[in-house]
Amino acid sequence: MAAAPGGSAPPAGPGPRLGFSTADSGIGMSGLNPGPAVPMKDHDAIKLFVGQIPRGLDEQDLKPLFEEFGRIYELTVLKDRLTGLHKGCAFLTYCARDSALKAQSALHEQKTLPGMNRPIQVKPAASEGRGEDRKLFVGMLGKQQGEEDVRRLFQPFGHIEECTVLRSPDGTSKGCAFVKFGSQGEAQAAIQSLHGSRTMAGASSSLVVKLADTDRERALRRMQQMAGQLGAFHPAPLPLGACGAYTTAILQHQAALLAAAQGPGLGPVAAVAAQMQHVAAFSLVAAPLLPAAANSPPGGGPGTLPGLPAPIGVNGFGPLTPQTNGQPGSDSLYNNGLSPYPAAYPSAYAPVSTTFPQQPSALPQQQREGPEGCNLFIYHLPQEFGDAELIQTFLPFGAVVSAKVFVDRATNQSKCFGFVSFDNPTSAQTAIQAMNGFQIGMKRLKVQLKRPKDANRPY
DNA sequence: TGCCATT
Repeated sequence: MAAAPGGSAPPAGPGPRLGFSTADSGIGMSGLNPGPAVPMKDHDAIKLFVGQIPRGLDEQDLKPLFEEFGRIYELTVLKDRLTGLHKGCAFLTYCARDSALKAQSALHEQKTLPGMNRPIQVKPAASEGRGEDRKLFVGMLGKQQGEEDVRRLFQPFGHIEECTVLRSPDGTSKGCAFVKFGSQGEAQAAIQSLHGSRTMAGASSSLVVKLADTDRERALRRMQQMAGQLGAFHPAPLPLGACGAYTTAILQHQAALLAAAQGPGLGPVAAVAAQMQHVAAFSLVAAPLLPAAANSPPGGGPGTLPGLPAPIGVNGFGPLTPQTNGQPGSDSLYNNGLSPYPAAYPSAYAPVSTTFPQQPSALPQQQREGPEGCNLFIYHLPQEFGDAELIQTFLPFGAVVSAKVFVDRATNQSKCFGFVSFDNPTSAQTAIQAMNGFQIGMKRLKVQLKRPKDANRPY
């Protein structure tokens, strides 16, 4: 309840509240909030920061000053979280963007409030500011669409500050663009109306419109990608045609992993694995995902981020043709901020990597040896196994400290053997039990403890 | 099968 000491405040009842809305009863510690009767702010509204406010003035006092420029949607004096002390500044949002612009030009540095020695500050709040939340990434454009075409597409949603189509060195469009709007609201409106709304001529999938990555997200996404490589089978770097034998190998692996994860009873895994192969064969898509979800490595292994969204797995195995993205409804399922699914938005990644050409995609994995009894030597790895696959294969048995497939320096070909180190001997033993002799394609893995140091350095 | 760390 707003204090109405003298009883002079207008009744807060359901009376008419138009025009000068001094009758707003929501004024208090929490600021001036829109009551149900207050219209929504425009989608392109701007949140203003107001600085150099005398500490004696609260929302009610400030309101008349700002109402002059339009209807206020929200006005909040900033207070210290702990002490509740007035911080001398406020956030102000008008219902209309135009009001904010007027207020800014009329007030910013234009007058000084009583008791202050610097002029009032009225400008877009930092949160509106540096652009990250009003800059959009636009994917799945037609290759022949230029800046002008993109502008035409987006201009109904507001003021476009910047529009760039990403191009290869030879000038051809990469089929994506960045569009920066004047406000967050405009950007959001564009996302809502355009994302997935149509398929451009020559594009393989429907239009992608999303917030461009912030630096932070970029980093986060990179981590997710790494985690993806560790946490789910994801033979991304392989030629996509190589599905046959390789997939079979993987499925067998998955079977083994499952078996191991289910029954640490050890012993011959083969029988179980064979059964699991059938399971796997019947559900090609689901199978690769199972282990990641089903097992939590005994040692609380590294890099097991929250279960990866299905589309990664699906796309990992599928051709690079449009998947379910862009279908109405699918985006609301998966496109909620933190779980972007890389393969589903192939083009969304292109600009990222062009911005950061030397993306350290190969994890700079330190080659660490675990304690004695924790290091495995693995032979007869499939030719196409890399470090990631090796990690993946052994992750279910414990925390993998390092995994290295040896590669012929000259040919860059795997030498078909490698090392895996766990952080404890039990995991290592479990892995040996489960994986030694395990058949992959024509080969059987040889998994045994690595020879101790002094054995291979007899000097 | 081809067998134990990498620079």
